[in-house]
Formats: sequence, structure tokens, C-alpha cells
Amino acid sequence: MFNITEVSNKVGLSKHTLRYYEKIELLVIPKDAKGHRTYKDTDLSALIFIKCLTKTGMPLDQIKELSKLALKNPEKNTERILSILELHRTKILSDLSESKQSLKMIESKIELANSL
Amino acid sequence: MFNITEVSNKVGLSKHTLRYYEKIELLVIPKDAKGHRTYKDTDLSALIFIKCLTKTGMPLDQIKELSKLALKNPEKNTERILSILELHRTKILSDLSESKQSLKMIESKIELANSL
DNA sequence: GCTTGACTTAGAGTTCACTCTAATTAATAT
DNA sequence: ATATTAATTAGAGTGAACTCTAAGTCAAGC
Repeated sequence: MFNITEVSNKVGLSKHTLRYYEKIELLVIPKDAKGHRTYKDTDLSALIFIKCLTKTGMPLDQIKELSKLALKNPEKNTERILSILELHRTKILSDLSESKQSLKMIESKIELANSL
Repeated sequence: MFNITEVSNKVGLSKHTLRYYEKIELLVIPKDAKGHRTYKDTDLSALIFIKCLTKTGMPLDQIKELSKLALKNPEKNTERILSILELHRTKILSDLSESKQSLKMIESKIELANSL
């Protein structure tokens, strides 16, 4: 069990952001007697996965949908979850290839400038 | 010479965005007798390059700095331009590898869900 | 006993990059 | 002559994802 400061350090999301994620109902973290959040290992893993999804450009709305599906009825929703993840995978691949294209163009400018 | 609609179609930036780029002084486009913008081939190339830079996450502020340097005193500023571009290149490479890491994690989740 | 520091909340503010609106002008098509 | 279409402007509004503020509670250390 971890408190918000430990989770913030381990996962690399600010405490503000962690509270914000609860406010938008992206996750639910139980509180102890003092009203302090208590994070389990599974919450850590979930947050690390959420970070992967946000970093690759999935909107928080959609991450929220995913997490609701996973919490509610995992087996019944496997198909829906899979289709969302696979669509996202396709998007990441196309973003990657776009970025590689841009990188090439930038590198050619660097070459050019270097040859002056 | 192209008008704003043609440039918008060729480059894939909206007319609003093209005017916005002028407002923030990212570029300067001369006007004809009617007050309509007239884009040259070099403006097209510049816009295409700007698109590469924005797509790879360079802030408009920095793109503006680059374009000012390039317009003002190209030879004297080559070094500064190079260092900005090379720094950006490094950032793109690290973003790419981060994205690939995230992709791997997402793909492993997909595998997992598929094996149910 | 008092300060320090970690936690809590609701809600306001920020940043980035657009994106849109309203009002206007001017040439073209019917 | 009128309607449509394309352009112009200043400035307001949007959406996403935070990020911060103010006011408060509570336990521990000096």
C-alpha cells in the first residue's frame, strides 16, 4: 500500500494529476481512516498503463471508457476492449511512421546546413 | 504564386491556421493590390517544413525563433539554427523510442486479452 | 503548545494551438 | 441588380490536460 507521494514518485505523475484522474473518474482509490488515498500494486500497474496510453495520444475520455469496461465486466467486454486497443495500436503505428518521415526531412535540413 | 485556398489545400493547414501563423509572426506573406495574400514556392516549402516541426512537437515559439534566424542573417546564424535542429532531432529520437516502448506494452495487453 | 509538513477539497487559472465569429469588401455568375 | 463566393480583419471562444490556489484537518517533532 502506498500514499499519494510514493505513487507520484514511482509512476511519474504529479499528485495534482493523480487527484485529477480521480476527479474525472478515471480511477477510484479508497481512503484510509484519515481520508488519505491508499494505492494498491494493481493501482500502480493501472497508472503505468494509463501513462502509456496518454503518452501515445489516447484521449482521457477513451482511457476512462476502457477502465470502466475492464472494471465492470472483464470477460463480457474483452472484445470491445480489444477493438479499442487494436485501433489505438494502428494509430500509434501510423503516428510513428509520420514522425519518422518528419525526422528524415529535419535530418536532411541538418545535412544541408552542415555542408555550408 | 498561390492564394490562401490553394496553399491550404497543398500544405494541409487550414486557412485559419495560415492566418494565425502570420498573426504570431511565424511568417510574413505579401499582399496583392486587393489585399489578398500571395504565397511563393519558397513559402510553400517553409510551411511544409513548419508542419514537420509542429508534428514532431516543436513549440511554435521555437519555430518562430528558427524562422527569424533563417530570414535575418542565414550565414551568421547557421550554427544556432543547427544546434536547435540537432537538439530537436535528439528529442524526436527519444520520443520515438518512448512511443515504441509504450507500443510494446499495449501489444502485450492485446496478446493477453487475445489469449482469453 | 506550536510549528512543520503531508494530506484533503472545490473550484479557478494556465498553456498550447488552434478555431471560429462577425463585420466588411470586392469580384463573378445569373 | 442581386446573389454567391472568396477574401480580409480583430478579437473571442474552444478543448485537452493539466496545474495551481485557498482554506482546512491532522499527526509528529522540538
